[in-house]
Amino acid sequence: MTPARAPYAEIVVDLPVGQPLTYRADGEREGALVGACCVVQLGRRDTVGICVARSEATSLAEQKIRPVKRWLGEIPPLHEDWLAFTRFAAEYYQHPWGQVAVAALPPLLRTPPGPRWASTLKRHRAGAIDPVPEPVGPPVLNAEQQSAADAVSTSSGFAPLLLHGVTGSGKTEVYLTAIERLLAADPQAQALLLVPEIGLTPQLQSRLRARFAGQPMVCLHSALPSAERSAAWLAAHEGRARIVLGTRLAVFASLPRLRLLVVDEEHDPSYKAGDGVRYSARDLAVKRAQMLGIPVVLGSATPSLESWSLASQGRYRLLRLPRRATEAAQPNVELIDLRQHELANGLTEPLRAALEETVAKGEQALVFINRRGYAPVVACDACGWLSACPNCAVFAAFHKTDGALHCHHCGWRSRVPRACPTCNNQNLHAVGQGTQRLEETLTAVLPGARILRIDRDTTRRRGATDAALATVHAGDTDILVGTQMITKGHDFQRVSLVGIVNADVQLVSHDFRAPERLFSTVLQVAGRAGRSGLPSRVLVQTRYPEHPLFAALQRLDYEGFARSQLAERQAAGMPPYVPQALLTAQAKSLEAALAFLASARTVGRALHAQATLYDPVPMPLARLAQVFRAQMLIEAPRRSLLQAFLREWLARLRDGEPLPGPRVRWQIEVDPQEI
DNA sequence: AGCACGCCGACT
DNA sequence: GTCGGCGTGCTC
Repeated sequence: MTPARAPYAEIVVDLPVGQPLTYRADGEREGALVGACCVVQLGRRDTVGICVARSEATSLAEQKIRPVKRWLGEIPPLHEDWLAFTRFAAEYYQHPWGQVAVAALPPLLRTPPGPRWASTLKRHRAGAIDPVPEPVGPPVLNAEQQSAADAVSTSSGFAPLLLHGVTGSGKTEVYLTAIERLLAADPQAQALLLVPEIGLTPQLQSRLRARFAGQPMVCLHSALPSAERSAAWLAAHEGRARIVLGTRLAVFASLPRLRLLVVDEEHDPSYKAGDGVRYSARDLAVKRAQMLGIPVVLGSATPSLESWSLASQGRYRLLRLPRRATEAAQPNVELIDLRQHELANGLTEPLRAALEETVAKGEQALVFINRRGYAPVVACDACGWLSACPNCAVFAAFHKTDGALHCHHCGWRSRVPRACPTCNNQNLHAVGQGTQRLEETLTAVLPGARILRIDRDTTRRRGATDAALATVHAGDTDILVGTQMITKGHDFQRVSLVGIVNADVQLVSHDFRAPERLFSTVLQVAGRAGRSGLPSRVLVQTRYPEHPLFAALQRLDYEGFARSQLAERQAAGMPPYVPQALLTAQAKSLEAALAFLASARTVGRALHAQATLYDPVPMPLARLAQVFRAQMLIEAPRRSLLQAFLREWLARLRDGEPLPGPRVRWQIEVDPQEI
């Protein structure tokens, strides 16, 4: 228990400072508790903080200490489990506790309350949980689904379970059954179900609502209107919501009676936060389950190699769903050798013919290309000029829809020049393929086919994605052309052909995770086909058909692929065998960024820890929006050693003498996913 | 992160 | 002569 008389409160706030700040909390007013939210003055402004401890004494000068301005008694105190979890996350990812804990509150609750705050809060509380539609009974599970669900229900204490189920094997039904049993057995228990993307929540949401009629459920993701988000957060925090469905940020939801965690599509890169605190919601979900001593289910058709290796070591229990739940057959993966077949605007004759045949049969096809726009670059054939973004070290893509060059990194746009800016030659060429060009090509070679393009450009408007998908489901589209967006989750009943136009981009990438992502993408997109029992084909255009990745793909052999990739990673000393961190620096010149990293390396090496600091290098996107970036990779033999090293090293970087010259901004990323 | 203070160019 | 550029530094 906290000492009743302790006069000070240690408060974390959303600031990049290491320790909690000390405020006076005497008077022992109600609410001055560990875990309580409060308003404190910080400099000139007011901010919301969380009390993480009470203290008897302080080394600060008494006159520097301000009193807590107001305790937010309207919000019940956060549980100590939650405080411990956010603290762990902050330490692991080397960020201040307050930036993790306060940032985990919904935006409305981290804003100091105005005059109408309390009444707004009351109104939100009332409307948090939707009424339920007509209930739908549980379906009959097959034997594998049944035993997977049993494994979850009968587990005790911390139990990490990796559910490896081929696409269409009914993983979701396993989660739902496990949740259903939990809620029935424990009338107060809460379950958290994480999904990679907001776009996947509506479908799952209606499925959950129908299945768990009468069970209060809320959704939690960044696209929610602010009022709904705080209402949902409070419903979870106050234990009223039994089921929380959310994206990665929901891993930080306060759930005082959390008894089961599920991470759907656990391999999905969206679980890794790309800005701010760079956490992995999947890894944190496992840690949270461990801290609470509860089961966590990680589900995927193509598990991350991190999870797969843990399962292989027996540290996760492996549950398999090897069959599709319906009688649908697995798709047949075929390779088209680009050395033998000529490309016409990105398309080979065998793929064109297969598309024609599919359309003729009245079935649907899905064509995947991971590039937006018409062409990735425009070139001058006279002098070799290429369309570059003026701000970033990348090419600007040509978009035919508006006749402009677009930078996909910083958003820069400009009309395509009529003539080459360097030599005035009038012959400029769009080089390579994007979704728009592929759509155009298909329209030309398959007259009469109804072709629909789905990418970030066509779905920018609210509701556009749903409208587009609806035309596919209604059978009003023959061929769907799109990016990554079309590979996730959607259940297309009449798709019997999948074309993968440009697999080699990911095959020859220098990122060591590229093969893993390619394998997963192809298998996921292949899983879109043949759902209703139509025999289905997946055609992959590649210049490297003899690559072992494709052999594994043709056998639909995830396990074989994972084994060989893990062997390679182990031999090369790469994750998951060797943990990594990445120090990135931004400056106005590349030299300054590199110089900072070099000096940071000197500081690090002087610590004589078991850590390897590699050479500083310019980042793949060396210049982004006029800022130069460089990075340095750090490795250690074990996580604990990496953690200890980072703690010591970063403290020195923060407190040490800065280099002369303009200041360099830097940040650390633990377990980076892209290098 | 805000929000201050603090020293150098184009304006009434 | 000031208004304001954002570079640097602090917040209990």
